[in-house]
Amino acid sequence: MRDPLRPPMIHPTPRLRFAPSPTGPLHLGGARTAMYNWAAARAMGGTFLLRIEDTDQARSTDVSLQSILAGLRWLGIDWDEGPDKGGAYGPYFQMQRLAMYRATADRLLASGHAYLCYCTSEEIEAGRKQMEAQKVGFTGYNRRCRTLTAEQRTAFEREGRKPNVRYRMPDARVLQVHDLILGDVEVNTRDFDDWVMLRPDGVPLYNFACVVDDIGMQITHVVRGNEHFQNGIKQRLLFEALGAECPLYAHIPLILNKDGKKLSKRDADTNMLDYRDKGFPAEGVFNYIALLGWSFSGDRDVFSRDEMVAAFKIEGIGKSPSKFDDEKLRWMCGEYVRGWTPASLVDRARPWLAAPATQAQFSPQAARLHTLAAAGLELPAVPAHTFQFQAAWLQNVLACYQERIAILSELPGKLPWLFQAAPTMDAAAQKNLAKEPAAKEWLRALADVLAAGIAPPSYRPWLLEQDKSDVRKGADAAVVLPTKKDTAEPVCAFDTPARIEAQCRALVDRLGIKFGSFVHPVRAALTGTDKGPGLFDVVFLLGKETCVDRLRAIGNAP
RNA sequence: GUCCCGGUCGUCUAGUCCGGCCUAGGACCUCAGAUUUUCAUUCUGGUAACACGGGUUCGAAUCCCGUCCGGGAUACCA
Repeated sequence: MRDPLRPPMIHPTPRLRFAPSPTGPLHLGGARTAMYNWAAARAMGGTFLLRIEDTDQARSTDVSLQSILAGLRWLGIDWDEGPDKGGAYGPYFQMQRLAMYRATADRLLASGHAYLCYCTSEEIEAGRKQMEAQKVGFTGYNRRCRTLTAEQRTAFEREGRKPNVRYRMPDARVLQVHDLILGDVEVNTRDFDDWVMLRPDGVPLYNFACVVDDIGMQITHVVRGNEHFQNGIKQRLLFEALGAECPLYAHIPLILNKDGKKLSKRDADTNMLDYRDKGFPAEGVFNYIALLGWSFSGDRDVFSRDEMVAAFKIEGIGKSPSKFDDEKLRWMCGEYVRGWTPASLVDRARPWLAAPATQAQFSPQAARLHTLAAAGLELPAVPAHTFQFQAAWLQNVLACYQERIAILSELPGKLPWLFQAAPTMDAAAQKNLAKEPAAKEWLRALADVLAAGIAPPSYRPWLLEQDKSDVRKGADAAVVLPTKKDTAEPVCAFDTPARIEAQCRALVDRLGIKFGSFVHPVRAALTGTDKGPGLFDVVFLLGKETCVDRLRAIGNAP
């Protein structure tokens, strides 16, 4: 027996694979498995390939396959060989490799490692029931066909029975196996079944196809979910029977939900594309998933793909299952959103902002968004001309929300006050307006101050609904403002937030009131809520006419 | 039932292999404070864990045994 820690001589450079079965979309666990294989391959300068295990013909679909590939691409996990890329070790679909399985099964049959089994599923089930009744512990196939004579076989054949090919499990053999994550584990072959390798129709079962392909594709390291540990034992035996060196195995712990149960559809989005379509930053999701069972360092959680690759070691993956925590995922996403330039925020937010009619031109995700809208998500309503003619203004708007969102779909619900003729007043706003008896007087006073000042001209999308003659009306006057508070404001023909603040402070002094009590009703009148960007940013964004109108409308109301 | 694996703050984890630097570190959450025109951001500080019981040892989160709890496997799914 060779040293279990010595790198296999299967191939001069490491070759790792992600082998999904296209029976559903890419989910969290699969994404992580793919990621770890990918990272390990990249870290070792090896090859990462995709193999499609489509032998479950009843459940495999092309839709699922496409969804899996799209999910991987979205996460930035790329492969060197695979279904759409080809490669020297193809084909990469198991259903296209049937001849290899048949040939290998024949070899195993000839060498006595496998035998033909003519049992029907009813007979197998009856045998299992019987074993259970005997309470022997181990239950499984009763191995009736292990010792069939030639006469018995021909008799079955004459009955029209078609045989499965079964692996002949060695009797009570103790195996010491080494797992890169679990370490040394001892198992006994008597606890394993004589499992089916090949169906009568020539379609292989998982453990068999997996080994034939891992040999054929010269896989050196297998990183996969812990539910495959026992399969690994069966597979090692098969490698041995075929005289092939087996790869290094790493069985990673499962991801559980908050209750410690296996993650299911109800717990979180199991489809990676849902994260994409809801506006989770891919980098954030990638980063978070990487942390489920692996740590970059003792004191850092935020890292790039490249940094992960530079630091990744299979042996560094933890042994215990982790629970999925969507609060930390959200925080992680916020970290990335805040790190973007405002220009790139506009770019990324576009599909979530565009009015339904114009979404299609921005993103193929549009159709998906309508589904989300139907599911109750607030619909975005930024008209197309905003993107076209008010780019700088829009960028300023988004910059104001950059540190207030973590997921792009949170954006549209925060912006209506900028696009409606009059903001809808929420309860908090109404309260703030009613609190100070003199508030309406202040609003009128501020309206007069702004009317006399040179705040930027207002961009009023609601007016353009009626009059489309000049969509540039309400010019895109606003220069792009710096986002850092301590940076000097650029030269601007209009009043900047800083100058608006100075005017407000002067007014507050003149009125002889407290600044704080002044701000709240003003914010309410302007935005209809008690949350959002700084008040002077609000004025700057809304522009002179809109502010004056809104302040007077409420200031003069009875 | 049987076999295998796991068990450090509520959560993700560092430390475990090569026992002492661990009066157990970081992050999320939470709480308090600071900044501030709200919210958010940012900053400071706090609460909070070695599953339990036995060993071995001068000394154990780290090694050994047992218990308990959790998970996986036990398919003509993967």
